[in-house]
Amino acid sequence: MQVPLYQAKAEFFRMLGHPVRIRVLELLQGGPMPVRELLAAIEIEPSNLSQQLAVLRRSGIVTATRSSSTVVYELAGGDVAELLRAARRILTELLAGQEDLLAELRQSEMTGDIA
Amino acid sequence: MQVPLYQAKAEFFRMLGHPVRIRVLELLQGGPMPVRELLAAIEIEPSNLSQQLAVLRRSGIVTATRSSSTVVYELAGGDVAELLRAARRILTELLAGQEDLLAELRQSEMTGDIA
DNA sequence: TGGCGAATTGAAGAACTCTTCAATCCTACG
DNA sequence: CGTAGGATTGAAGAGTTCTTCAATTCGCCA
Repeated sequence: MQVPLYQAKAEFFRMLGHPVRIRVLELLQGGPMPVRELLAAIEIEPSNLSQQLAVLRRSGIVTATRSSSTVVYELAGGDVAELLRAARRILTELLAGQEDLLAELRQSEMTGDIA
Repeated sequence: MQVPLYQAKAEFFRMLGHPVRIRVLELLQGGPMPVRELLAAIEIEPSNLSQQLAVLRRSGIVTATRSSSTVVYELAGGDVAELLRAARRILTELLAGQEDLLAELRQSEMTGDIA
């Protein structure tokens, strides 16, 4: 097949790059969940949720199964929790760094510093 | 501050969602590296690399320092390796899944199956 | 000071992704 | 059969992100 590897990695991260999709993945870590419940937990229009679920499905990170009139989603496997934990660790540092910068900025505003 | 959390997480992943940026992060795991070397390792126009480096800088995941005429980039901290490892584990499964599908598809083409 | 190499910036158009709408599909039930 | 609820799809416009170009900055050295 030989799809450029960095391309595939980038696509994977882009697939995660949407608040609703992240939220869905976090919710599914508690086990399979019907669309109806996702819809109740995440406040969003049904068609918008469907679009985001379609993105997740296409990537293969979740699977959907229909049980009579409801559709149930679940994680396709893979340790998504570990990934999100690693991301959270870094993000925490980055946000802390930004607060530091912000504090510095406020400081220099008060003292009238140009730098 | 209270920036919506899922928004911040999504932005973080979007920041990772570009082949050149992933490649830079992987290269920087071996230690600080001047732009010139990044440029040699990743084949891309200088201004394009600069744009991608600017995205990484803005997010705070890397820092740049100028030593005379060269600029050296390095990871700002944070366990980026762990994150990329977790991503690779999942991605491996997903790509395996896709190959299975592809194999099925090829199979049905040969047998003339419509489904 | 002038010019050179290294890197960055700004801006413009192409390419992609998001949100929303109306239309559709599917299953169950009256 | 017809209709209703649950979910998905397709398409259009708004909004973002990418790539590329020319222009700029910065430090150096002749």
